[in-house]
Amino acid sequence: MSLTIKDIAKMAGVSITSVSRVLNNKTEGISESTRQRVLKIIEQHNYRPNAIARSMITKNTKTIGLIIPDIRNPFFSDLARGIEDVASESKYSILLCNTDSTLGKIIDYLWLLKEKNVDGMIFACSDPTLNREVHTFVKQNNIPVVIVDRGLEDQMYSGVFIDNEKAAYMATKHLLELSHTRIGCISGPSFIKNSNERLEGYFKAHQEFGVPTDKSLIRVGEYVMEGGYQAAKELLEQTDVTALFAFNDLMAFGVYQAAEELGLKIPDDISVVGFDNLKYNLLLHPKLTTMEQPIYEIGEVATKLLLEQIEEGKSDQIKSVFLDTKLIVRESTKKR
Amino acid sequence: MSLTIKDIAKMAGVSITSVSRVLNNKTEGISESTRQRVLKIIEQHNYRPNAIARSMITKNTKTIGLIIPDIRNPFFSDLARGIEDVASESKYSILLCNTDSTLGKIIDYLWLLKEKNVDGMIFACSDPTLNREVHTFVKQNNIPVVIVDRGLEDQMYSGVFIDNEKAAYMATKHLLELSHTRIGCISGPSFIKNSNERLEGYFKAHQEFGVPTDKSLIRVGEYVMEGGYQAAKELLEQTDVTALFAFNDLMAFGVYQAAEELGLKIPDDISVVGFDNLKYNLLLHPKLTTMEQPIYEIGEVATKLLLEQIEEGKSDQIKSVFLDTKLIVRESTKKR
DNA sequence: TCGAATTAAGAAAACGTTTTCTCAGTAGAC
DNA sequence: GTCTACTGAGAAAACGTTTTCTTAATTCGA
Repeated sequence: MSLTIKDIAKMAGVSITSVSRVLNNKTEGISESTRQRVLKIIEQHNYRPNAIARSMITKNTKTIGLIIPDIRNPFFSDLARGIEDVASESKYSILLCNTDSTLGKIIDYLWLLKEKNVDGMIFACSDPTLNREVHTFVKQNNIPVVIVDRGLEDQMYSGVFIDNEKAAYMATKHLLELSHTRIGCISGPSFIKNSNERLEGYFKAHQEFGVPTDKSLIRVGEYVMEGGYQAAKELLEQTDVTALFAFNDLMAFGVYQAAEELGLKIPDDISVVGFDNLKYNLLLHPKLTTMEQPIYEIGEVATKLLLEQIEEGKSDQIKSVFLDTKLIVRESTKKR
Repeated sequence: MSLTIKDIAKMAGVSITSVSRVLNNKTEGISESTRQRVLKIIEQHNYRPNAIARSMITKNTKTIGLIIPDIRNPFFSDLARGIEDVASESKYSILLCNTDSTLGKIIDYLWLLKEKNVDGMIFACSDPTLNREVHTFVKQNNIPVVIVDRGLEDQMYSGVFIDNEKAAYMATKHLLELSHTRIGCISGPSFIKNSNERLEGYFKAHQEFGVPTDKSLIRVGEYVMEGGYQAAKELLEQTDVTALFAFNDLMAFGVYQAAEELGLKIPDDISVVGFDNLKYNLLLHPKLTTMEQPIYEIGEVATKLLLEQIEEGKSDQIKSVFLDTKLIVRESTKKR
């Protein structure tokens, strides 16, 4: 089996205490000469301490749990990479948890992460019935948590967000300025907070422009391609929309498919605005006008927040960071 | 702090041994009545054993390391999901390691995973200088490993693959059958084994059709969009290719961009074939003809293989599984 | 009814670290 | 020269489990 601290101690002719001291760069209780001797043996044998045993006593695992709906969603893989990059810089590793936004899976993972003693969690799932349950769990076990993208009870946790209302307002405004007055809206599920916030922005822009809104132009999709496709198909067939605002790019992709199927030309017959600015919408034709959000950076900032919380024990201080969004006007929108 | 087995023992009025026995469903040394009593206390207090302490003695962590270049690459996020799904079914969790195919990062992660005592690893990175180093590391620490997508010294490990040569042969044949004789080839880096295998298939098809190959039509890209874009631009500007075979879809995406930039129409001016059949190539126009490989399933099978190896100690038996590929003919290829 | 076999249960060791406590030796102060 | 303070080092406890070993109590066979 692997070498242990005991083996190293024996080889160096010192106690395991001394080896531990050099391992942890302690200066007290050890002379420079024995430190060097031990260091040499460690080096020679490529010894690395067993993280499990270490965790046993230090109570930290240098691991953080990442709870997301689905890593295949490019939004979350981008986010995950941002997270992993800053985590690994501080020698933390990340445990991947795909929940499909499912109550059962989320709870299961919460327990798992607790059993495995993760030092903290980044949470990007939400479910109405869940909020309470997750909340009590987290508070009860007081695990550091940072919320991302979709908040649960916001003021209770640190989190990294964008101003969803403002972003949606800007996107809608863009369409209104292009003289569209019948703007279909493809929202995400209503239990996801950002959906409602974006909806607010959508309304606000209409109000400001004195354009009446029409409930029948608002549909809810699943935040994936198929969701956008379904909603778009309905809207395009059953209503007189001249523009469509999808609350994420994935759904906007679905809009493109629906439009094509119905023989509608973008942007001539129908203008389309997305949300996220995923890398892969470069593939679209015509290029998608969309509201960019700094996904990777959200992951970075969230992780920094979490590590701060973990390492400085700041789990009581709640910090919300808001990052900027930016409307990227491309070819999918046009004056009516 | 959290409850420990000691607390439960005290509350139930039994020894920790007994609690441990019910925790692990041991039948010996415990009567049904005390089992029930203990079970009730456990239930009541929602006690879960500390996985770290458990690992300490059982020597397993129910964790597997996933080493990939970049989770943002849809190929790998799809793979990761397949892996996570079957892993979590068996109560294993996965530790995410993005290496960017970088020597330093791979080695660092290897050590990390060893320190953390993962039960096994799924490995999808390769690097020529690395093979030896990774190999000796893995063998030295005898950690169960399953290779995926890109082999290192193949016969040494279990792995899940496709028949790259055959797949590339089929793809090339498709183009040859459409009377293309000047077929550009955008390969992946030559240190990645599948690139060379696919190249073989490319050659073989030409040979079979009696069409001479031309080294100048073969370029190497990075297996990402930009790689495909660069290579395609060169090929389209400097040579007389009438068709392009990109060794993955991401590069094929780049080909589309290059073609557009040069004002070339697909498939009229240039036929394009990709590889992978990523979900997002539904966004492309015209739709991409590509060689499908069952990415998610590769992840599933790889994990099953790994778990088998872990749980049945079959790390000596080497098993290679080959999954099928399928040419999906869509709109990006056309008779010359 | 007695010894053997079986069962239920607990005590203690073990896992590989870090941390606390103790101690011997030496330097410094007077 | 003695006492105090400090330094380098090790012994042992601790972390929360599982596992091995031991023991007490019960059942069983004759």
